[in-house]
Amino acid sequence: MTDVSGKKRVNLRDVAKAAGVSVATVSRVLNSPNAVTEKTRARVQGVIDRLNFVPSAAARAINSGRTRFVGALVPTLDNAIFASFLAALERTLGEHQLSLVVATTSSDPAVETEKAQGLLDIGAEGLIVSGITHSADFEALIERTRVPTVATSYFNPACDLPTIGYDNAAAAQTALAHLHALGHRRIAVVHGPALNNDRTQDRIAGLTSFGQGTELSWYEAPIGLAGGAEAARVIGNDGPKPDAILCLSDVLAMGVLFGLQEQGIHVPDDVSLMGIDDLPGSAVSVPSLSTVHLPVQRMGEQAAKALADWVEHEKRPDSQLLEAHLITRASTVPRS
Amino acid sequence: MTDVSGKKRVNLRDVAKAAGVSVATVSRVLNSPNAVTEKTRARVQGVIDRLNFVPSAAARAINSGRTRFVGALVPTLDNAIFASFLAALERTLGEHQLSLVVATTSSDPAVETEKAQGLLDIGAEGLIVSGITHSADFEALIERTRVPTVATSYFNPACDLPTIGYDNAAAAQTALAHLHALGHRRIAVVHGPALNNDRTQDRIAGLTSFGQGTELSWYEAPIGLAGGAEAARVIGNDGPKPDAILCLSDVLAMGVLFGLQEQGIHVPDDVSLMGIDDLPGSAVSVPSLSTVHLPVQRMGEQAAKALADWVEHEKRPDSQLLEAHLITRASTVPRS
DNA sequence: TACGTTGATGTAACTGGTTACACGTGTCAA
DNA sequence: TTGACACGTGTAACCAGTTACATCAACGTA
Repeated sequence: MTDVSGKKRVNLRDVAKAAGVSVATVSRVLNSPNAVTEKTRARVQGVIDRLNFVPSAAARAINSGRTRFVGALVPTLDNAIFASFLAALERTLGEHQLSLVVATTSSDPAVETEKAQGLLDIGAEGLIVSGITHSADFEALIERTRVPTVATSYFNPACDLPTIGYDNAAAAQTALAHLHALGHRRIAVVHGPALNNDRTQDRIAGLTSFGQGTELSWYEAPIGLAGGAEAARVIGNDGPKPDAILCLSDVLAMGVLFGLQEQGIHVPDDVSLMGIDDLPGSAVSVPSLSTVHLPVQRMGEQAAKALADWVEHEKRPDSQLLEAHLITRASTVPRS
Repeated sequence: MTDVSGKKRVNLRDVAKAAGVSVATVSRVLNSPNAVTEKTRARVQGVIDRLNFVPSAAARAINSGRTRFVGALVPTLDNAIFASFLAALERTLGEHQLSLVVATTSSDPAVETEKAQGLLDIGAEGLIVSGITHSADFEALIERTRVPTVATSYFNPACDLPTIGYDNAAAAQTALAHLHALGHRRIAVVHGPALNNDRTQDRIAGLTSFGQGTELSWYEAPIGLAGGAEAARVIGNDGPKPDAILCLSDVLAMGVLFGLQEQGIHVPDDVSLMGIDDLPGSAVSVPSLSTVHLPVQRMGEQAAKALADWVEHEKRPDSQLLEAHLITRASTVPRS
């Protein structure tokens, strides 16, 4: 309205002048309206509306020392497992008047460090990361800036950072135990890149220590349907067929399912198949996918709550273990 | 400020004092190092490193009037189609020293308006949105704040906002023409919620105007594998089988594929199936999915470039049409 | 009437940077 | 030797808010 071709946006002084009050009064109208007469409040508010005054977040931040946003570093957006996590995270942070800025790391510690630096540069008050393994530079960054940081998708109360997540080793063991209980012994394990990924490493370690006379063979593939399909091809050409295929992520499992179909191998008749994650789509595939449910939504809520508390009240949260549980569906059957 | 033990965050004055120079010199070391003697530069830089000084982004923003970040409003993160778009967007914005803040709208105009308001409140210098249909409040917001805003996934040069995207109607027609050319006439169309979604509406309109003697039946389902599977169930129970099923999104198509498998209906022998999007996974399904490739990566790059230009040089970009093209795979065959 | 108290408002000093301008020194040509 | 000029550096005024403190009017009470 007033700023016709006006370059500069209206500020608090403009409003004060237009309303015939002091800057302090305008500021009060915005921040503690009941410290002001209803009459002046209404008048000032009128001017604010008329001039489309929007207080500058930067100026506020400089005074309060607060930016009211935190950053989340996730490996990729290209996996539905993060969608509900981030959604819950954002929603819950919002309840604490905190915004969320998402950055992707491609599971590369160097990129993660760089993105973290960038987030802190622009004023992030806290960080959410995946897992506890990070670059030395990253750890140094957290150490010296003392920025509240919560590690997720992982649980280890002895860790430097508070961890909020599940026990990856146990989750993998739950899956393996299920297959074992069905009588499967020769099991092919398909997992994503283990390098720089302690979640995957833990799942692998969990399986390795399971014992129980299972015979495991290992296949690494890039996360994604294509990676799973390729793994299935390799397994198919790799000598005697396993009793079951255990994928350490549902996306891989679905890719494997396609890869097996391609070869005319039937799930679960020829081979049992299961995943870990419990994606929304995993109940829909044919056959529907047995998996281990990871409580990512709850993890998002709890991580947000913990980080908000930490940021607001300087209360370092405790680590939290969230329970993963077995979901039995059609892709796993007893060994015939 | 993150530190409880009394040490407050070091600022420019602290550095200046410790280095025995003025604040101006420290600022110069940071912003125009060659305006300072190499000797003092080195000394000041040493102090900066020693004290872990990080300049406050807020203070910078207050001076420059720039925050160096833009916001993107996407319907959901729960669809892989946005992953590569956002990745390209972020990467390209980064080349222009701009950060990206992602917010999800759940395809709800009210939520979109609220999130947009929130992004502007925290200082977003520009916005990326999907499509051109938004709430009146949203349009008023853009109008009065004059924030550079680019609409994507859509193309219409006559629009208020610059649009960078593809022709949704044409993309849908490309798909339908393919099915028609294969001899299919009775075609079931599965689409996501059309309410508040002009991309979907355009695709539907494109099909409606196609003519060519095809007989279309319509099925709306929530985007996702479950939605597609449910649609397939409805189609299966809905009288005579269609020659082909056209899904206006690949996720739906994959869901439909599962839903058909569930019923023992074979693709493509019993019915041809195709999607639109060309997700990375669509080449992997069995059968692999014929689809229309949408250039979302390029769209991300171009939208980022356009928005960066607009933000930096106040140069309102022109709308840009990106070509979508047919991808023929195994899920579509000539009518037998 | 005088005084104390309360409540609304204004003044000005902050926040942490950037930068216009002033100042002092050193170099070089006249 | 002196004037012109470049260059490095410091001082202080900005940016747009918040807020401690001062001010002042109105009201109640002695």
